[in-house]
Amino acid sequence: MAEQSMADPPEPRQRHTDTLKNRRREQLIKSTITSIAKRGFADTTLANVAEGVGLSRGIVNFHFTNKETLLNDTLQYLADEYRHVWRHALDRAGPTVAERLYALVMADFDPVVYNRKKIAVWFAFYGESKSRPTYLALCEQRDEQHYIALRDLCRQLLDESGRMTVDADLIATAISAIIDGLWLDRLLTPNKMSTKRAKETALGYLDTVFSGHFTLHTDATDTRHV
Amino acid sequence: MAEQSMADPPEPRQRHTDTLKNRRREQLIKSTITSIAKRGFADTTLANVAEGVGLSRGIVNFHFTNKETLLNDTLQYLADEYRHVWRHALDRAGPTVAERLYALVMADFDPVVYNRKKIAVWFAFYGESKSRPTYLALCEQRDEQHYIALRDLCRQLLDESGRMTVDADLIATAISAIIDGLWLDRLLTPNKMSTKRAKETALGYLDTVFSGHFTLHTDATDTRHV
Amino acid sequence: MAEQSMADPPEPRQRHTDTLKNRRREQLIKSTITSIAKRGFADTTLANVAEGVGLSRGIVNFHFTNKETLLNDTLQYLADEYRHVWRHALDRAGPTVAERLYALVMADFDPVVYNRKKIAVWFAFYGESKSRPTYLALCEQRDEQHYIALRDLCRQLLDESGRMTVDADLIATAISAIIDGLWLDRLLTPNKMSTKRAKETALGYLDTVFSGHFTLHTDATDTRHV
Amino acid sequence: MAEQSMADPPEPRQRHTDTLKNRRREQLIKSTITSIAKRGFADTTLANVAEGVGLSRGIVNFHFTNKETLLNDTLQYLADEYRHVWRHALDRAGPTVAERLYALVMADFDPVVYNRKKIAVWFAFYGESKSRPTYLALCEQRDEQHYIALRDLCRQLLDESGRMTVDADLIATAISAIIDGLWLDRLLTPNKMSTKRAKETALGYLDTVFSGHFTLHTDATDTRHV
DNA sequence: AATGAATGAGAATTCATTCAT
DNA sequence: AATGAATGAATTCTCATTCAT
Repeated sequence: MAEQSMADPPEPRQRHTDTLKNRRREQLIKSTITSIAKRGFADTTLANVAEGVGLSRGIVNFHFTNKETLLNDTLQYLADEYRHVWRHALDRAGPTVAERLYALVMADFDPVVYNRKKIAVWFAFYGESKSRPTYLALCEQRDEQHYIALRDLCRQLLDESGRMTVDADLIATAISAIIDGLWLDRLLTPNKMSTKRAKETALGYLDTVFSGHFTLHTDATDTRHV
Repeated sequence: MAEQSMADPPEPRQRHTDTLKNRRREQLIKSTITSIAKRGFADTTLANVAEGVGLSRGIVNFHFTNKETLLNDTLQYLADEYRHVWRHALDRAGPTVAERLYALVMADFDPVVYNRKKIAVWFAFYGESKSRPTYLALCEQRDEQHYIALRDLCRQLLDESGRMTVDADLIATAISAIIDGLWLDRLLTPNKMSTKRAKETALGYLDTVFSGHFTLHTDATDTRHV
Repeated sequence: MAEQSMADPPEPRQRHTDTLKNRRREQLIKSTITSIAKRGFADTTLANVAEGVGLSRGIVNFHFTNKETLLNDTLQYLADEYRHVWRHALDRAGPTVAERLYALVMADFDPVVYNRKKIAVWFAFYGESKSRPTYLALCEQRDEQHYIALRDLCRQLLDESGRMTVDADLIATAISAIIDGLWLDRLLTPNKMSTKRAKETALGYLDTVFSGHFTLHTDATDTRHV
Repeated sequence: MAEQSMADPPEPRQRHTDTLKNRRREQLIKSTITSIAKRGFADTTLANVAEGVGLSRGIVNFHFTNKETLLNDTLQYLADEYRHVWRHALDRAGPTVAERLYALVMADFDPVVYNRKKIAVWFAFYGESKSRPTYLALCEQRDEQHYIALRDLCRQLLDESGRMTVDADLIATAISAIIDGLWLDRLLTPNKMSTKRAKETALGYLDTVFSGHFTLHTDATDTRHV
């Protein structure tokens, strides 16, 4: 009774060669994500994970030596996936700074990452991160890279409009915080927070700061209730 | 060798009579908070909690029947404490709507609640909330009440300035999200986010929306590195 | 179906206070000895040990934290017991050096220590000692103390008879080696080596070296076939 | 990264034809010996053994069906090697009985067998022998054959010197025991027992019993610290 | 012959919970 | 109220063994 994921990530980074062994590893990681989302971090056992891919109990220790290793690799996988999504969004974005900023912020509401299952897992790792240095480092790093991209775009946009004196860091921090907060809303009150509403909230802020530039494009798909 | 908390909360609501039994319960809850912050949710055992108050192993089952009950009561305790802080802030706030809004937002950065230990525990519960309905309900409810207070003040402020058409919910949601996001920053990157900076970020948003009303009062104590 | 020991050792050293907890510890150590003798070192499980005292599976971890600790403590227990036997024998020995030497050597054939069960356990530890420094240290130390007592008596006896030039160390080493070898015989070929024969062999050597002093006293009890 | 032995034994008996398959078997047996010496009996796994010859995990089951079979064959290999050494020594010995006895006893200190690694493995098997009849039989038999050779030579030497009434069995038993005891010393206190000293101790006994016949020949190589 | 992925039984260990004192 | 010994279910981990390639 293999429980399996939803939106499969677009192969986060072209990792390793595509051996059978690596396929299994990925299967197990996905099963781990599914289990954490469903049962929580504390109640996720290796037996659950193995059952999720329809294999025997010992399988995880065979591919990951440790439970801890599996968990680390799972977080790494999520971080890779997340990075891939926003970088890809930037790659496809229009040429102007405003377009790029728009794309970057909207990427955080891409259904691949912005869905209750994935968000639940992220917050599960956040919840353990204070007591686990490895998690903390991975989470920190995920944020850091995204933040830099965000701040640089804000700075450019401010420069363009001649507002060099405004603190780009403050704005980027605020945007980042809003997004994180909206993710948390999706986790805690999924019924009250549609994807559309979340995007509007984030864009509402952008539009307030960079007046007139940002309103929601209407092609947005709403994946509420996931 | 009782490990014990920092800023003890101002007796969240005067509930129960102050029996010996209730003192013990509170000791145990505080020890639970300390343990979750230190060891994480998954590694917090009843033995840890008991050791934290210097009592014997079986003590928790005596006062809380269940581990689950202890955990629920701990979350309830945190929620009470949080509610107490912002309500108390409103009670002491000046008469104007702007003052009240300022006080409400600043309450979220009161050292009683805005410190890395407490935040870690909140996020530990968030992390488990998807799979545990009781936690979800408690977390939802905490947010709900705070959100309503926040939105009503926003609405009043908009009304005062004749901007009735603006969506108060959108603004309240954004403020709420920013605050949550700033809490997460405090958890993940405590060294990069001072209390002062966090307040500035939140107020920065308010000031953008309600222009000119909000700047940081200079009595702010900075408790960075907690 | 508690499997239990034979000749209970005469309380090796007046250890700790005689709490209930210490009684359990000793029970478990004895059960460990029994199990190693019966099943061998490699096949001795904590479940076996627990079953040996009629308690539940988790009991060993409760009293010894570790399997390794249990094993170390078991070896220590055996070493204490062994030391106690030969020291006690010396205490009761007659006043002459020859009498003392006789007593010391005969102590190694005291049924408390010289029986196939105990010997099997000693050799089980010897067998693991190369790869386990703790065992090695404990075994070495056991030998060392006994050896010194033995050599000093040999030296005194040589001095008494004016043979100062003879190498007492060589003789003591030989006696020690003979005894160890006889223990091994008891393990490997119990049917061919009665206690009486073993004693005769050891005394035969003593008598050859210190001519005329040593023949077997006839009160020896033979515990062959144990 | 094949861990491999030291003094390779002089092909114990010319058994089996020298097929590739038999080479593999011997490689695996040697790897087993190395592993037991290094990690102990209990911690020697088939994976270790396979790794020792640089082959894959499943290899042992291919050549030995069983772990038990591998272990039995390993003990048999050691026994063959041991027998080969002392028989070869007898073959090369001088014509007199004393010379032959000297050669037989000295064979037990031949570096091929008298080194800490091999001794550790012997004692590992001794340690398990009480609970494993196959090991017991093999160990017993090894001793038996050697013992008979030893006793016969003792008897002849006694006959030669007209001491027919002396118990040759007692003397042979004592010599055997001394040798075993000296092996144990080498295992437990390798730094205190040089090969030379061990030989002196054994010969010291022979010389005491068969006065004047036995002193150490000076060509002895000392392999202390092995 | 050899590989190495997969199995699954069994081991140690952890820990919430019970209960006699 | 509190203790702490004991329980036993659950979990991680190990490893001999199997088997398709």
